[in-house]
Amino acid sequence: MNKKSSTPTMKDVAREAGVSLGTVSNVFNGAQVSESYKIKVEEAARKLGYKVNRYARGLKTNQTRTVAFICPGTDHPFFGDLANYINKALLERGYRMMLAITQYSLDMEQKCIQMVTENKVDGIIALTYNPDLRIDPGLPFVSIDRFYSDAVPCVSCDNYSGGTLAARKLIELGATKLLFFNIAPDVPGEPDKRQYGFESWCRSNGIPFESLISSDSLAFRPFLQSIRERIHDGKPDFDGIFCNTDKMAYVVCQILKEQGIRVPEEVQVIGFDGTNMFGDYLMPCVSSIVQPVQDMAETAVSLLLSSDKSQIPTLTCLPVHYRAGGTTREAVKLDYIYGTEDREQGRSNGK
Amino acid sequence: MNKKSSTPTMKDVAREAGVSLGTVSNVFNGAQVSESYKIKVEEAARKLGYKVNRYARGLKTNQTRTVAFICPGTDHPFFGDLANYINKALLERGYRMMLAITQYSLDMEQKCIQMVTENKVDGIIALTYNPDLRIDPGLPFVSIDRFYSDAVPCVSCDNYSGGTLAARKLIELGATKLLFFNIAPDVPGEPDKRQYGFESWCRSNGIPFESLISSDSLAFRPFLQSIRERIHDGKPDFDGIFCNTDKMAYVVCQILKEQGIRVPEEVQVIGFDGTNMFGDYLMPCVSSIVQPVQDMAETAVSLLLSSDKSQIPTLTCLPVHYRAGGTTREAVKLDYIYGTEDREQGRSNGK
DNA sequence: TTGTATGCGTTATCAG
DNA sequence: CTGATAACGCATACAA
Repeated sequence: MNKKSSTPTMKDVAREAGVSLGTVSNVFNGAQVSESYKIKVEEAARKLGYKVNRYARGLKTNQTRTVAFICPGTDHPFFGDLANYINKALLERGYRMMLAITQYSLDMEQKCIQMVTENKVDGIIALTYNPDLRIDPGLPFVSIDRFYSDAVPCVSCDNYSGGTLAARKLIELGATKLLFFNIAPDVPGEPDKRQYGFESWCRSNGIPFESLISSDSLAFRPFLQSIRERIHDGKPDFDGIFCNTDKMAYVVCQILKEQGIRVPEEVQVIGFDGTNMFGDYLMPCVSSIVQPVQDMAETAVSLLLSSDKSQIPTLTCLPVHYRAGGTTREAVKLDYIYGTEDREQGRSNGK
Repeated sequence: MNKKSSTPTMKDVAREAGVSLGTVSNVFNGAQVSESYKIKVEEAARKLGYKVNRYARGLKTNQTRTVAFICPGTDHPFFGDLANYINKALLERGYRMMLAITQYSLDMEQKCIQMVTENKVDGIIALTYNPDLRIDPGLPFVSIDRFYSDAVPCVSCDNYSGGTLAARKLIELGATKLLFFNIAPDVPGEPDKRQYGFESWCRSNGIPFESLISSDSLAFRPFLQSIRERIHDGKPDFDGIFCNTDKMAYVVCQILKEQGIRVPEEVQVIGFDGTNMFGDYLMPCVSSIVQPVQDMAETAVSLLLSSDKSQIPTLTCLPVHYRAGGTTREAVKLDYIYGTEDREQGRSNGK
């Protein structure tokens, strides 16, 4: 019957329904069509298994309802969460998501932008490290955690307050001499403010502290050495550590334990990110300053898709909060054991 | 100068270079074009900032070089890894990836398939739970961890051998009485074979064991109760547990510790997945049967893109291996502290 | 309200 | 090797 075995097109539907092409188009675009025709068309479409070809539609309308998310890698829980929530926010708005992973390569970041641009995405959300990124001014772009220019809205969490909060918490929980550990990328970014907030609070409150920043993203040895040097007769001369990330905090805890120092009894550790083990928000990984990942995702998507481009803030900082996770001196309730029903998102992890 | 402020098209390039449209097309498709013309065209393209419009190209060629990955959520480390490696494999082959997250909703799974089909992807890789999924026979489809039919190639790890291996390892490491814990989804899938392998090995080797399977994906209470019942005078009447997933294993370890039982001294625990904390393969989360995630991703992509559809296996099981992760009685070296250079993938986690 | 014609940016065919 | 022209599937302005 069909002239071709390929996927049916609007023309096929029109012929099948005995109406014209334009009428079929109107039906699928919600235009005014008499009820009888509408039904005929929908029936024909169903019978033929017709699906819109969004490529053809995009070519006409010049918008694809697709957004790209460019990030270093979904194997890191923070990025995995981000991808997850951005996808969710996009899907809710009827948008599709193209994922492009850069693996922390600055070249890849540029290549990915080129790639998704060729693909005519309606916008880009990116978490990048390349300070010289060429961004097409005509294509909506929202940056996460890195400020480029007033033309590129950046969304981040309130890193400065987070640093402040970490210092205050450690002191409230009984610490007296603090350390700040960070592995910093070569280029400056919003997360640097965690350190500023931390140090500023310590200074204005007369709290003794020291900071150690390493630039080698692969090695934790400098921190191991630093910790060793500060242990005298088996006792550390510090009792609180704020780490720039949860990963750092986690490793530091391992190091401390290996050195025979008890966490949190002797030394308390606070990280940054709010990492949930296995994506389950009831399972904290370490005590941490929690980034509002879902809010950040929602905000990034909203800003990107906002029709009113005139009133967009250049930098949006979303509030963080503190959460106990076993590396500070507080009880951590094992809620998940009991299968409590009061889950925030009502998510279930089948896996 | 330009008639429009919009993105330049091939026509613009042709006019700028003083050649015809067809010539420009040939240049960008690697066809034979005289060197002088080629240079002229490339210069013009660069000057105008021309980029191919893949939507238009796709409309003509009927292939988009885009593949969809449908999965429950990248917030779970296993899915995050999978998305990561599938993306990598795709990018290496010049393909783009569309990500669609279902959040474990069976309806969403079907909707996502519809969505990416409208988007004319060249194929779909999916990790789904809906047994009644309608799969378009004309669109290449590779399933992960779920067998649908001979028409849909499925890639998984060798779950059965993994179960066997877990049992054997526990015994080798000194355990004598084993437990198997699992939270199983309602529909059967490849991962069920972990249990079969485990039980089969125990039986043929005369090892006493018990299995507890729960179907409530939210609550771990049954396992808490089961553990409590098996503790007499503070001593457990078992000394090895194999859990169907690392998440399960992790929770079980928490429960055991809370009950005053030392892991791994009194009870050893092995999970399944090979979860790396923070995506760093040097940081195991628990002792585990490691799934070859990268291989699985590579294989799924290869099968999907394979031109010879006739010789595709209906089920591909990739080999697993065991890795110590601190919940069994072996030393776990903290390699990452020392910043060793011998990393398998040469990955670096800037974050 | 419904039908017809045109073009979106590209590729492919086929004469020059 | 080059250049004009016809699709690809859809949306839309315009005519009926």
